[in-house]
Amino acid sequence: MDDEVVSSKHHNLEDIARLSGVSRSTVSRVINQHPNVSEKTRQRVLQVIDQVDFHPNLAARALVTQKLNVIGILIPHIVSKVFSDPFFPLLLQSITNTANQMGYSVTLWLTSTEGDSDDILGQVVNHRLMDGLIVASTVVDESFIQKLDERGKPFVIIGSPNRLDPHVNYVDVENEIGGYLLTQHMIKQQRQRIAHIPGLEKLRSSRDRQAGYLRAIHEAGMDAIIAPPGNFSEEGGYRSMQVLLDQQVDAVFCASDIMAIGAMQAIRAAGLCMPNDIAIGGFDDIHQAALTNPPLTTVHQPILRLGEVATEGIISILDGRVETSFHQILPVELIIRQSA
Amino acid sequence: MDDEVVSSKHHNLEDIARLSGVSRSTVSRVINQHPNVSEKTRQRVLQVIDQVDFHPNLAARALVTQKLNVIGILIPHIVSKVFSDPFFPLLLQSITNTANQMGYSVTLWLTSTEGDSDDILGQVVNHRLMDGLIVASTVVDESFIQKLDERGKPFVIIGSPNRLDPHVNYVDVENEIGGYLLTQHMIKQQRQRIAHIPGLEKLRSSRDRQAGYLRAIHEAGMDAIIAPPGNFSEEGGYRSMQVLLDQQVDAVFCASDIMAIGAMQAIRAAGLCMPNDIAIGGFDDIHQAALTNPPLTTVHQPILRLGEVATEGIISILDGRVETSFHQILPVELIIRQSA
DNA sequence: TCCAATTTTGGGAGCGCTCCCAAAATCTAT
DNA sequence: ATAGATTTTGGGAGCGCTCCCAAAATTGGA
Repeated sequence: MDDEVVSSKHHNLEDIARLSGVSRSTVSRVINQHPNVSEKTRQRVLQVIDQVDFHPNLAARALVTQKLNVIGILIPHIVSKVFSDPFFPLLLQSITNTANQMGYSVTLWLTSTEGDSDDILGQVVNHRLMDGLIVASTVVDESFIQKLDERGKPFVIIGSPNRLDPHVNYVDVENEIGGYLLTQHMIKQQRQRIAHIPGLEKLRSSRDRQAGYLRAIHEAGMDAIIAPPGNFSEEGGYRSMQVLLDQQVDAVFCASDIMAIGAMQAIRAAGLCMPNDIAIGGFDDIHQAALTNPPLTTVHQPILRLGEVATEGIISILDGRVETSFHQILPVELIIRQSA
Repeated sequence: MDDEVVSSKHHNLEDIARLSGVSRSTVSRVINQHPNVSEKTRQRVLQVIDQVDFHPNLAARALVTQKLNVIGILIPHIVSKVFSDPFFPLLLQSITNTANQMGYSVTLWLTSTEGDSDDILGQVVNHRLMDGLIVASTVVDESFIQKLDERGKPFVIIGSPNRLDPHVNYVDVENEIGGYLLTQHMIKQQRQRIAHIPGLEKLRSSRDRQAGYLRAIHEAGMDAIIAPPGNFSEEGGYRSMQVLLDQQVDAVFCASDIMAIGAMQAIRAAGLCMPNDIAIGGFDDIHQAALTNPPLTTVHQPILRLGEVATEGIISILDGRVETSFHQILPVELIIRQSA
């Protein structure tokens, strides 16, 4: 061991021990804030730690404790335009910020094409440098969830799983209720031909929003008019709206704000007026929703809170503070602006 | 060690060795594809590995090799609306995909408020569970870069650093040239009062785009008209454009597409026509640029390629295949549509 | 068949940490 | 001053891997 002690080269506990005149066990006790260290010793060790800017080797610690304080976020492939809709960026930001605040770091896993999906999922399941996982969508194979379970790797799903399973932790919002509330609002406005633009059939949240729409429509004895899915994109919303224009609808509930924004452009391009000719509503309440012309009526979902709850949930499991599985459904809120 | 050998519980090299009738050194040689293993032995070991679905403990490996195959991405705080402009989402996607394809995982670091910026930067510098770092913006203190250097932690900056420094690796695009080309295009269209909406004074890329604008303007003997920065947001572009409307400009070069889209909305709200009354141009060539009404003339920057080059660069350094620092400037391309 | 050269394989040691057990030091009461 | 109780501290061992050196096995030529 060379004599250059105050340098940016990495040190270990033995180095700190030697410099502060104690053993590495005592240094470890100071770092981990164990009791039974005299104040005098503690201060001396902390001074040396600060002086050489020591940071423990987390790989070595992980080898002993089997814990890394790392969580993964998996955003599955089919939401391939994951960032054209602000939902995922906001979620990612919320999860990362919450995890960092709780002393955890975050590994990001995206799948970009359907072809390499299995590769990435395999990598994620078997990756040994993270303690647990947040799966940011329900669009994953059952087999993937099963493999996580078999591996004993804790996970939380954002979105409700398709089947009840006692091992699955999840956080969701009231998608069905949101769809119901927005559609009912349009019914109360005495709209006669109310349509729905769904997002993605594979996604549970999309199906639930559509179920809410259908419940309100059937209660009113009206006909359901469902467009092809808009794939949660602006262009998709635009195209699906074009299909609806031929059907003389006077209101449309879109499964996301971004599709609503696209739909609005199609309405405008057809020379029609909102909300006079066609009322339009969305879901999410992204920042842009208030800035559209007219400002968008929408269902507010607490995306940042979703991320916080999912992160706090997985970390509670990893820190051993939660033993049973947890499920949490966050409330939505109808935001009435001018588009409907 | 219990006798339950085919289970999802984690195994180690000794387990695999016992099951395949060799030593843990031989198992390690097979896993790492070392030469000097007989084919018969290799097949036998691989069969057991597959049968119990064994994956090595990467923390233990890291302890020996001092290598984790993890890179970090840092998106600094000031781009706090990091995902309202599609630049960062696309970059993130590109980096994550490239890294995964090269057998690396990606840790995400965002700073969300100016207050905790120092905390997060401290965490990032000292975090021992990643080999290197991609810094996705030049908006970081010199002291942070210096600390990375002192730590010997390899990094690549996306964007040109403010000062030349032999230790700094970076990737950028031709921002100045892009600003110049777009402004020159407007000059050639015989626009008389050409303005600029910058993004963020702190950002080198923003200043460079403005420098390009100024070079073209000065070459044409025209007056520069510079709006308050639009902070790379749609609303910011809207507001900055409102300021410019009073100054009877007939063309505006915005430092990003998203600000151009906001500016277009302000122009439309003022009852003016594009490109007749005001020509508008942006930078980035995001997907939406082609879909605006009229379609946006812009400077195309290869965002996905930026991410690829940065990722390949940092991994080359980490794999020891590159010893000198590298700098790469990617070309931009003027995309002439209908807005200018 | 024997021997030297080459190939294949095994196991000690250590990476840097935490935990546990025991030694050493300190404190308090008699 | 002494002894028992309590607090503080030290060091062995092991987590799971890789590397290196040496032992064992194999091969080929004389």
